[in-house]
Amino acid sequence: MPAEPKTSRGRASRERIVESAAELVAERGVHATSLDDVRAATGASKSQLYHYFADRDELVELAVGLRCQQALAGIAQLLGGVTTFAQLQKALRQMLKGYEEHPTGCPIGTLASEVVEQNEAARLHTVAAFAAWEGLIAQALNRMRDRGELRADAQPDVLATSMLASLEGGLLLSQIRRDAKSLRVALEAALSYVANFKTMD
Amino acid sequence: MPAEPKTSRGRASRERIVESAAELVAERGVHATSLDDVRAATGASKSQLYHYFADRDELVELAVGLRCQQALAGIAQLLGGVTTFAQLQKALRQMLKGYEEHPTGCPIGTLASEVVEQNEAARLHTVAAFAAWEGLIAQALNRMRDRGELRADAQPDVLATSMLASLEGGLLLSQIRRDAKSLRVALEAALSYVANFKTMD
DNA sequence: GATCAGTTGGACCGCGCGGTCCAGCCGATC
DNA sequence: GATCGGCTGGACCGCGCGGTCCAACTGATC
Repeated sequence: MPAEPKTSRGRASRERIVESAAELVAERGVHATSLDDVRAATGASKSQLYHYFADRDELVELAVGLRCQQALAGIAQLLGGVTTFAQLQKALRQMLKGYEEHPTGCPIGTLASEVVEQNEAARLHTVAAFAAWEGLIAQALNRMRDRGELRADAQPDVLATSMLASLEGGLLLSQIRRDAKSLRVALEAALSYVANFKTMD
Repeated sequence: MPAEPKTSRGRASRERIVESAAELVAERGVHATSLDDVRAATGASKSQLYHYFADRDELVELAVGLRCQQALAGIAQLLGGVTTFAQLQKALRQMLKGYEEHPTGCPIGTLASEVVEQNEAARLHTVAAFAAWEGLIAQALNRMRDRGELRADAQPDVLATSMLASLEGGLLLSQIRRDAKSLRVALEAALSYVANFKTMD
């Protein structure tokens, strides 16, 4: 029913629409973005929207997917090079700094809670994004363990889940309270919890 | 502009409407609850709604406020009697169990993220609810410290913030993933973090 | 330059929603 | 039982939204 573009012109149009939608959805939220908003932002016509997408839900799904991918790219850049505790600390500090500069909530978490009961396909994108995020944290912890900085009995997967939870909770509280303090405290606690598993030499 | 009811009949009507709205908002979300839904659930007429409330936002605000109050009552019951680490552990386990039985997200956090950018008055209710929740945790930790179970250098306020963040993050992840595991891990980590501050005797 | 799939513009539709209005009802007061 | 303020029923309005439809355009292919 949708329509895979057959020409490069078509592909460009479709892509432009999804990118614009992702941007709108990120800054105003899924619920507050109408098809007319997308139309206005892209200069596309109504028929284009329904030529390339089955319905609003499909466009939302793709926009959420793209946004998750973009957010994940940023996170990967922060965590990709982390091999030591000091680097982990630095990465978290940068996240905090990033939040203080653009105090919107978590780009993934915000979308996730908007679509969780409304759009199953979009929800799955956010689930995948969280899994990838958690994986990046776990990999960093694994590198720290391989390096001998973390005890052998530390469980990177479990630690990664708890770190992600602290982060998300901190972001949520800070967003609602409009005060970065909660996030700062949550991050410090998460870091300090990981520090429990450091080898002592 | 709104209208404070002048008779007991009026007060009953108004209260009935707010209670119904709170229930609907809790189970379907703010966005998914229309005035017609409230009308259908209460048997009230359109004019009653606008007789007692200035507009939809005001009704949402009151519904969110009531819902926060109800949720907080449950939380207070769980945390009110906590004076030892073992009791804290038990309280958190009960929260987990409660979630597993009704795996909707956090009643306060879910509403909060729905209204944060849309309804300032409602947002303030959720902020107050979170503050109260955090206070209840801090009080429990204080009792533990007074009892000598927690070190004197433990900071109940700060610990309470980090615990709340873990909890919220765990609830969010579990809700999105539809799997209580994230919440379980987050709660265990939070508890274990507090355990760091236990006195050793 | 005729053709044809793919693409685009934009008028149009129906509906659900928030919000308005007013006529009528209830019940306390004298 | 007349009066009168508060309360209630429900018709009505306008608008924004998701979604449909078809005519017109574009450009590659022969």
